[in-house]
Amino acid sequence: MTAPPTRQRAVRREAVQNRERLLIAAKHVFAVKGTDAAVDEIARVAGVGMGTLYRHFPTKQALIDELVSELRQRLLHLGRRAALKGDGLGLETLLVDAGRAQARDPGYMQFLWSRSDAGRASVDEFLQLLSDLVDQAKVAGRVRSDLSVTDVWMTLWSLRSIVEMTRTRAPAAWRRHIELLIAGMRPDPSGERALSVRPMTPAEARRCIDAASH
Amino acid sequence: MTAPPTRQRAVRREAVQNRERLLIAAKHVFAVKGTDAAVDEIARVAGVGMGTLYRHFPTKQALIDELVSELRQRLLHLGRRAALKGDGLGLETLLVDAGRAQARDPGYMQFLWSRSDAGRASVDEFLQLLSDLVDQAKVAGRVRSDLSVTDVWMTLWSLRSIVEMTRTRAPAAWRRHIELLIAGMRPDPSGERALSVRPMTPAEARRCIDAASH
Amino acid sequence: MTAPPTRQRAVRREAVQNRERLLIAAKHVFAVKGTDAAVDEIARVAGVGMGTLYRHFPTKQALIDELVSELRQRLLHLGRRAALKGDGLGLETLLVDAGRAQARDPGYMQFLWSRSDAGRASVDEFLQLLSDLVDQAKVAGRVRSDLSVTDVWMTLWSLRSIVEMTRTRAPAAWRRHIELLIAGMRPDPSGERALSVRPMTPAEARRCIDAASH
Amino acid sequence: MTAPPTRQRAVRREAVQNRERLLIAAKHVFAVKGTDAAVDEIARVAGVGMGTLYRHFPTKQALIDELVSELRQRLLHLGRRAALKGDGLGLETLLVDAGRAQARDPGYMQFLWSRSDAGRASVDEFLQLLSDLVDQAKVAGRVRSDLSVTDVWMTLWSLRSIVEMTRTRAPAAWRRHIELLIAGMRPDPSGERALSVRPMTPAEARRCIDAASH
DNA sequence: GATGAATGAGATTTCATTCAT
DNA sequence: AATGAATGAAATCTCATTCAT
Repeated sequence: MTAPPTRQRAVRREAVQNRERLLIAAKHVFAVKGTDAAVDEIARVAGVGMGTLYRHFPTKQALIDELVSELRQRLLHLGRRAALKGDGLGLETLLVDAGRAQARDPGYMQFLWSRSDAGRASVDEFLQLLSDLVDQAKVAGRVRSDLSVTDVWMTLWSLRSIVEMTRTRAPAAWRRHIELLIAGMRPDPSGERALSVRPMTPAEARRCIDAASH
Repeated sequence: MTAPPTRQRAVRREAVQNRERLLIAAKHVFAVKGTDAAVDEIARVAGVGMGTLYRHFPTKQALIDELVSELRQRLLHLGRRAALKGDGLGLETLLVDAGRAQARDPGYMQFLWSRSDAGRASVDEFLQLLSDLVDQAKVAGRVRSDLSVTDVWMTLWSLRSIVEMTRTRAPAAWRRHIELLIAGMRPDPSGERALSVRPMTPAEARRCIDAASH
Repeated sequence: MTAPPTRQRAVRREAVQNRERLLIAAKHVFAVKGTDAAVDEIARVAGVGMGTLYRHFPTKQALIDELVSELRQRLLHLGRRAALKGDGLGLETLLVDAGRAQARDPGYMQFLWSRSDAGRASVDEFLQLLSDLVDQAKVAGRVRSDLSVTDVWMTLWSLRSIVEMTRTRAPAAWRRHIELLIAGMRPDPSGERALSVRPMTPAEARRCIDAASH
Repeated sequence: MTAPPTRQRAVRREAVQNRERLLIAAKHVFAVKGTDAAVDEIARVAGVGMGTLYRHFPTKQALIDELVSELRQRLLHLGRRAALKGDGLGLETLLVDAGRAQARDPGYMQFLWSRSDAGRASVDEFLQLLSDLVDQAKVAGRVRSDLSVTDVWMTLWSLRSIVEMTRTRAPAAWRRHIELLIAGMRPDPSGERALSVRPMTPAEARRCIDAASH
């Protein structure tokens, strides 16, 4: 009675492989052409037929959503890890980690924070993590007291266009940009250079995400 | 021989008006739907037929290029003005001005620095202007000595995704982001926090622009 | 100042022609292959491109709806004309007329009474017309007293499959079927052969239409 | 040498079960969605894989043909039984029985009389049976002398659209329609209301069936 | 110069059928 | 004999661009 399960598993393994291949192919194609790329190119790169693509992902958007979801989970994972350390350095670590994560798979970032049903909870958790990290960094004296969690989030948003511009010819450039931003977040000893524009409220940030989700 | 010229002049005036209307319509439509918007909609909003649109702009891209070119000229103008003052404040003024300029007409920023034949000279002049402004600011002690002209340029690139995310729900948020970046550009009195990642070279920046132009 | 209107009218006339051609082509293609026929065949038969088809009818269903609407209007017209005469013969005239109308353009009858927003009012008016015609016929002694308006409606429904089966090889057969039905509607002098099954209520008939509209 | 046969028999029994399950599932699915329903759904409802479906029925049409064949056999059986009684009531009994049979499994009626190789003989036998029944009814004085066998056959065709329209909301309505038709078939004592349209010839009816078989 | 209908290649998506396991 | 993932041709629909009037 072992044969049937084995058979099933064998079939399923190939299917899982195809799913993986499709996701990898989509990443590559999107990285080069953005999400405007035609789906049959993705199928061709993955080495499968159109029907296989649509068996695994019922619409093009579902395929994008899966990639986005993976990236979001990775960011959440990085955020959780950074928050756990609690040494005040987590914020800076996360910014660099998030930059690296976004730089690795460019092309579909515009959907990263789209607030789908699944995304809503992620957004809320991520906002909370960022909030904790900012607080920790303030306690550790590593960032200015008027730094807002939404400033950090905007920083993450800003990486998208940086990465899109620099990924092929200056793939490490985003690190420099983040360094500059971290420098801007540092406490200002003289106190004479307080930020004069109020930060977004978290509610506004959520609304921005909702609005950008079409 | 007076009537025909009059008529011609009238025709020409109307044609110029149509061209203006098309550009304005395109700005509005792109702001709402991005450059994926259909050209029919632009013609409809402009109140002209498709043929008129294609008389003035031989392809959709040509229409976008014209908008982009106007924005580039405005940025160059702002840059020149800032550089002329020579008081070391020009860099900061330009960053805010450029932010405002990009925020006013979002939707087609991804083509802003695409290096068309016309764009090539603009890019070079703009790089030179930024270089001057950075030098002036350094002399005035307003920015750190290791600030590179490409850091400033990346800052301008980063505004695109900021503006796209925030324009409807937090339309002033980009100012806050720029403030943070300017803070990061300030001289570091203690000197202990030098930037550890090397900046892009101007040549690399140019190559990024070329690569992003498809 | 006459040229521009003429030009516009000329363009519009061709567009109207194309619309007509598309409707005619659709009728022919649907008559042969039913509504499963591919739209590009319709476009090809009409001698226009796909885009033209979709300029006139935004979806395939819209094209079908237009055909259906025309047929419905024709039936309403026939019904009104029959009801106006008021001589008790209108019911029989209408049945034959409706048969002819359905037989002329077979292939999309299954959508004839689908209760779209537009169809709802037509259904109600048609039910009313049939009701009047049945009453007139009863007064004239031409139909049995237990004949219901829904019996007549079912008769119209039944024509669909008759027509689909016979249209190519026995195109007049539906007339025979209607004659038989009309004979069944005649008063039964002996009175011994009353119909034993109750008729549908008009409300049930409406619900049938709604249910068949998907 | 007992085990292998046992296993084979078991396998065969299971195979027969699967075949039955598929036919039942197909009936249900077709009843709801018509023959446009996807085969995947039939397999899923039957609880078997696609391969099993295609082992039993080499094409979707073969599956439909099998259902159609079963229904045809049932109709033939009903016809033979009605003809055997020879009491002149068989025609009316058959019409009601046939109505019930069609109403029970709607959705694939349009293929009922398609003249496949297998269908050809059935059609001929059924025409003969109907002919006998009509003759018996005439002898018994229950139907008019000018009633043709093809009139009866058209009546059976007409049930298809009646059933499709009424099956969910007025499932007994077809009986009323048949009653009306039977009333129309009754002898006309006054003789003044002879049918004026000639009936189809049996040969024409056969040709209709052939033409409708695509 | 202006018009807007026409074009048709190309995009996404579906589904009957095949076949490796 | 059974499974269900894979296939790819075909369907509907879009839109940048052309061109007759």
